[in-house]
Amino acid sequence: MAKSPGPPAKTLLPFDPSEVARRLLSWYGAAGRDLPWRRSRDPYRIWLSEVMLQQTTVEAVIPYFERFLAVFPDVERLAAAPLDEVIGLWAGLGYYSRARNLHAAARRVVEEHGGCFPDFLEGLMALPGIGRSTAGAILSIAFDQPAPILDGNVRRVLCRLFALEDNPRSSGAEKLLWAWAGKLTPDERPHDYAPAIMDLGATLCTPRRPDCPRCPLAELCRARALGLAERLPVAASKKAVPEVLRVALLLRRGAELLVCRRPYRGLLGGLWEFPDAEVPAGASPEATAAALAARLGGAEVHGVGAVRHAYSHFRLDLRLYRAEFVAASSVAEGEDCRWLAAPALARLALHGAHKKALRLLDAG
DNA sequence: AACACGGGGTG
DNA sequence: CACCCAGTGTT
Repeated sequence: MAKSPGPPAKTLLPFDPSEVARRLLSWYGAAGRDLPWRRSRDPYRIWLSEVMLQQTTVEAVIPYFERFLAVFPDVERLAAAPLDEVIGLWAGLGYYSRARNLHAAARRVVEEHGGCFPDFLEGLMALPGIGRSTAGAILSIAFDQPAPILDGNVRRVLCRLFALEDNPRSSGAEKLLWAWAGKLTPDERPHDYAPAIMDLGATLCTPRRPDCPRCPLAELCRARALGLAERLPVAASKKAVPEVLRVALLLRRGAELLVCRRPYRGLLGGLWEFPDAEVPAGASPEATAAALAARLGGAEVHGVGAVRHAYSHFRLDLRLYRAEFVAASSVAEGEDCRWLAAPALARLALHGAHKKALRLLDAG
């Protein structure tokens, strides 16, 4: 069977794509946001901001971006830093594999590319932590190439503009969205077009209550014409998240508490925490805490409260116990386990749940 | 409590 | 290719 020429019918645009770019660029000139990473076209800054913005809001990113740049003003400085310092500056942003990948990518840019970021798609995507969308953002914003992006904001804008009623994460929808994104990306001023369409999604074409009357694309928008703007994109089916019960031990030796570093791979990789353990089915938190304390040379276990913390795929119910260090134990006092007093604890890259635990302890 | 948010890894 | 994994802030 002969393959029919031309694109699949669904990718045919109901309007002139240059009209979308024209309207967006005009709107962006008047309404675009002034953000720290938009004051330069330095690929390092664009890359850093895009990686931080994966899974994170602009408001949360700004202070991290500024602090990070102050410590690591260029890719060479980042590559030369120990991983722990990078994770420390990342603590609180979440998705810590991003920090590990950032560090690994910086080292490869320095070692394999002489400190210059690749200016082509395959070169960028070969770096850890850079997928097609982040590569597109770097190519367009830093290198002014007409490369499409498809982040969450753009995905939502396109779902509405084309009234896509399928689940946008399905593989078919994903292909369509990338095709549309490519057709809409102009050859002129791609470095302005990319932030323009991202800003539209962030400020007007918002997940809830989109501000269609002020949208520069309103007259072109299929969802608006069909009265679907508020209902698109369709929500992905949600799964029930399990609840996990754990205990954390605030083991005191004088004014100091014992903290341990998590393995670099996996959940909360490289972050610090108080010793903790899952409460086995059928066991009590108290007994679990007492057993944990005994292993670590602690005694006199007392409950001091609880914190709850929501992760992407489970909820944590964390019971806190304090205990006194009474006996020498096999606790390693090496790189991954330390006794620290309050000032050092406050500076430590503790993960969110145990930061809450520390605050609760300070309050009580 | 529900939702939003890219990339990596596995089978 | 389809599916799973992963943290925090906002609403």
